[in-house]
Amino acid sequence: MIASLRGMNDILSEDYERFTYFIETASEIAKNYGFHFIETPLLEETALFKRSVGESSDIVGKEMYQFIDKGENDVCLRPEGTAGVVRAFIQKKLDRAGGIHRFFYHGAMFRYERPQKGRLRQFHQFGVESFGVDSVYEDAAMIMMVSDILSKLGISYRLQLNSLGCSECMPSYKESLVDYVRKCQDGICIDCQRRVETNPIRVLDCKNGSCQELYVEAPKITQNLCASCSSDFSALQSILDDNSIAYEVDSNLVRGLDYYSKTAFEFISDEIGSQSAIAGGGRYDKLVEFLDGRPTPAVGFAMGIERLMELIKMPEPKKDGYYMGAMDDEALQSVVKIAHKKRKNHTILVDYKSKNLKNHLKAADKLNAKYCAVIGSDEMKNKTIWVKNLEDKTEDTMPIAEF
RNA sequence: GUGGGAUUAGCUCAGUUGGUUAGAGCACUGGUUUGUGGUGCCGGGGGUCACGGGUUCGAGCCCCGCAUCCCACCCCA
Repeated sequence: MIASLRGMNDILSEDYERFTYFIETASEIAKNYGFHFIETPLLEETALFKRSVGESSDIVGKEMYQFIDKGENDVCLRPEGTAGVVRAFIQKKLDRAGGIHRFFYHGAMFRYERPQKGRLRQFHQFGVESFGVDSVYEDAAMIMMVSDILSKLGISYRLQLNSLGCSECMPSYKESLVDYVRKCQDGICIDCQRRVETNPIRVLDCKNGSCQELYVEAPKITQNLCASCSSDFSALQSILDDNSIAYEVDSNLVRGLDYYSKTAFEFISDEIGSQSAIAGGGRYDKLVEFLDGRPTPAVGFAMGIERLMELIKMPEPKKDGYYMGAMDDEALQSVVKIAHKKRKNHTILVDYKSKNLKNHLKAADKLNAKYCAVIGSDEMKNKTIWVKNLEDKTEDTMPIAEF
């Protein structure tokens, strides 16, 4: 038997119900916030991710499905969604058009990682990207949108918030952090020693307890923000307070993608094991410019659909559609004919085996149909059909023409 | 990529120190004295015990390899 590749799942039946329920719910909320759907390719030039996500990140450094295609192009399956949307935004010259552009997307992403629960090699994200709004209210709108989606799905969460500063305050903060870390160089783990060289901010995120002890005294970004970043960050907090969204400021929160600046946030669930980040996002004002577009402020987030799936509280399934059957073999043909006509507007399930009424009702029940419509010898004789509403238990025999 | 655990019916799982034809519940399917369901009763099908080797008179059980899933690290959604 040929099985699916490691970390790549089929989505069907019950899972598919949850999957589409999530996408429908999230899409509806995104539309209410003024976002429009965008679909971008699964395959992109590798350089796009190297430049946007950053070569020092693990995603680009070791997790991409990258290969040379038949035209000698260096390509890869997208490991995340933002880069492609930004690329499309620039390619369609929306940066030159000016104004505000808001997009949402959902689709498969690919990362070559060791699978775990909630961590797949092909996984699905739902995300939104907003271009052209520099107001911190838009940052708050992102967070409120995630919160709305999660609440609608009955999912509880913790929200962690940080500001990563901008090109004015981040570089000097980075320097003072590097100075600090270098002083305790001997005590830190190998990973942190590498991080100091490649991407020093990430040391803050180190899971190693002994490293964290050393970093307790390290300078904090939240205390080294420039005037504008600082006032934005406190404005954001007051907007969230005003909208009753609970959060905790975590000055060690670092996003794993290089393009973020200013607002960074992560939604955490405590109910799904170690892969606990269910949504993450933030502002990336420099990315459009960095990918050769006109300077455009931008902010967005992404949610991991598989991680959310098992947390979703689904609404009770409702009885729906018609079950149809014959009690005599002779009646089957007319049942099929009626069903064919009726299917133009309704879901119809036909049982091709004639059986007694009790068994038809049993079968209709099993299929969760709302109506059970049956033709037997009496009905054949009178050109009628017997229909029972399985919810309110009312029944009626009506002329076939009126069915 | 590193370390650990698991893998038996469609699903969730039992399976004694290695010893006859490998079990249960649920699901599926048929019947239930002949036209009223979901929740009664009786029956039935379904397993190369993940896969490949080895040890043994004999392996679901022991050993080696391998795949996948799960857990931790790592990373992130």
